[in-house]
Amino acid sequence: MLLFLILFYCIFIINRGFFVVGKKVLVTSALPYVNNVPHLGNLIGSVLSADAFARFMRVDGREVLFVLGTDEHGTTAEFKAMEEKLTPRELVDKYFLIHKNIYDWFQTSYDCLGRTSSKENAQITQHIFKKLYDNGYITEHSITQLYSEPSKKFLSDRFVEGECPYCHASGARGDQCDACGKLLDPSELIKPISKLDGSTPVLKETKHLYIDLPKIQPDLVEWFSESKSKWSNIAVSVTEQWLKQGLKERCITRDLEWGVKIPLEGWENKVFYSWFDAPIGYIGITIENRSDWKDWWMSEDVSLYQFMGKDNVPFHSIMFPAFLIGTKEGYKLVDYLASTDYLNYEDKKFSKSKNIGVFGDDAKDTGIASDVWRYYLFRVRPESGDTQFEWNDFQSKVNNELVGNFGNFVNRVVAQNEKFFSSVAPKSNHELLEKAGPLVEEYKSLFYSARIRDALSKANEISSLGNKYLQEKQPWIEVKTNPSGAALTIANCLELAKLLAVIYYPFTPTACEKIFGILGEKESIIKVGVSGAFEGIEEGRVITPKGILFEKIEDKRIVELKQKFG
RNA sequence: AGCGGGGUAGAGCAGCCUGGAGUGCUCGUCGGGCUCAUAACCCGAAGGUCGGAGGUUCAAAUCCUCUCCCCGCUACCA
Repeated sequence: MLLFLILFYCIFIINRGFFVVGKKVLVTSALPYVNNVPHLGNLIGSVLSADAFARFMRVDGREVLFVLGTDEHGTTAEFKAMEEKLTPRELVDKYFLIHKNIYDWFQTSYDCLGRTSSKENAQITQHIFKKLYDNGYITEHSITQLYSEPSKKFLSDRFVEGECPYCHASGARGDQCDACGKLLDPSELIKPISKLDGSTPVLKETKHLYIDLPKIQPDLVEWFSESKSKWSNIAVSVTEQWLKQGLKERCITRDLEWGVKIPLEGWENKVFYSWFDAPIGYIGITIENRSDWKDWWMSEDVSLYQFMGKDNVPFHSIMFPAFLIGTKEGYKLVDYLASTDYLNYEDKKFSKSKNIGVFGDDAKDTGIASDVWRYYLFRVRPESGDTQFEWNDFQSKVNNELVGNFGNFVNRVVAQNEKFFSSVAPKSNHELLEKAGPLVEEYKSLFYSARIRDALSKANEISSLGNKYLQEKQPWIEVKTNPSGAALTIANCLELAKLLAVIYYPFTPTACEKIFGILGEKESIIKVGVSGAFEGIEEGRVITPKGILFEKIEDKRIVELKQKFG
């Protein structure tokens, strides 16, 4: 039977070649913008999704490189630094640490962690720009823009305030009026004032560099039509929309000091627009961490999976591929673009400015385990339409599914093995593993399509199988009349617990490692992997009970949390 | 305004692309079982004219047209 399983497994590897072409899997998470603390919606959309995916690929025997980092350039960072009376460098250093702590607390298993403000990223950004320039994909245009005489600087829209031309509220920003919500052009503002120095800015002509997307579009379209079959629906529809409208030249420079310098004479006072160097940051961060970066970014053996929220799609499906295609250097382009919709907070949008929702650092302070947060976030991952974070739902899913189904199954099996068989594993016949086999195949194929939420539901089904099996066999009764029959049941359940530890590993890694500890596994979960879990547990192995895996969330706690977070 | 996503049992969803008996999941409700386990687990029942109206078809939740609601986004906040 074991041979049969292995054969089945091999056939499956061949079949799923549709999704994975290369031997190596490169995974990126959208780089969160540093000057804010990420909220739960940001986390599940990119960082956590990429993490679960990377973990799954590792337990399924793939060689994985998971790239994560922070996006640190741009107007907002420079502006925020001014507000906090810091230099941009000091500001991003401060926030980088906040981000890193959050990712670490959520058990993000990144292989490379880096920053778009590194010297490596500046170099590769300049290199890619030069190639685009040499290949004729860069153009130059003049525009009129607000300029501050005293500071001798052009002002990007956030640096200007004035009276709204529509509702006449004061304090409207150059890009938008907060009072009436209208989008503005800075030149429309009545009585504009520079936020740098309080002077009245004047309109002045200046030059900017543009990337000639229309010229790259044919190559881009060709690539897109081959690749899109593997993308999430929302990613395809957003991209098609952009292509249908026809791409326009896009400005890639800004009048700022904080950013990557432009490697051309006469451009010393401008930097690249942060959306130029941000996606290139995936490569920059890899270079920052790995000397073998070309084996990942310039190799045909690699499959690239990119995770992000839906707002980020055009930058990954149009901009970044266009930059790379334009270099003609053969960089790896995205194979699977996995985007999510939004996670809302109790029917509202998460909002830092309005203080709505739970943020990365809050989760830690609740005292609820990282695994538990991860479980719920994956459980409501917005894979098809927006979803809600709700405290009542959080409690019910955690208590009923994570604790009641998975946690309780492992606990009751280990407890019975201790009580009836002195914590020594009896001999099994792999019956339960065989039953789980087809479900595990479904689980894997869901993961290969980046349907992480559905893969988790499938894992719950497998765990449920264990509880049903126990109920049917009733070893606690059989042990009195036919101990060897009960022993067989328990042995089979112990094997399922081992399998569960592997398949839940992408979601709740700490608990899964604990199960391996309880079961006395010598190797790591990754080393054993999904296929290894089907080898079962040999007779006579000593099992070591170590208490429950997850705590229930009490009603009282939920009431407190609801109150605390409004 | 334009674009996008939704409207499926009391609640939340999946199913729609590739039509085939309203099929399924989680919670809630009701009834039963079990007592190894974190009052857990297992079984069963009730409950829906699939937002509305037309159309295509032997057959529509699914495809097409129109219509009524909800929600997001609109590209120098990245």
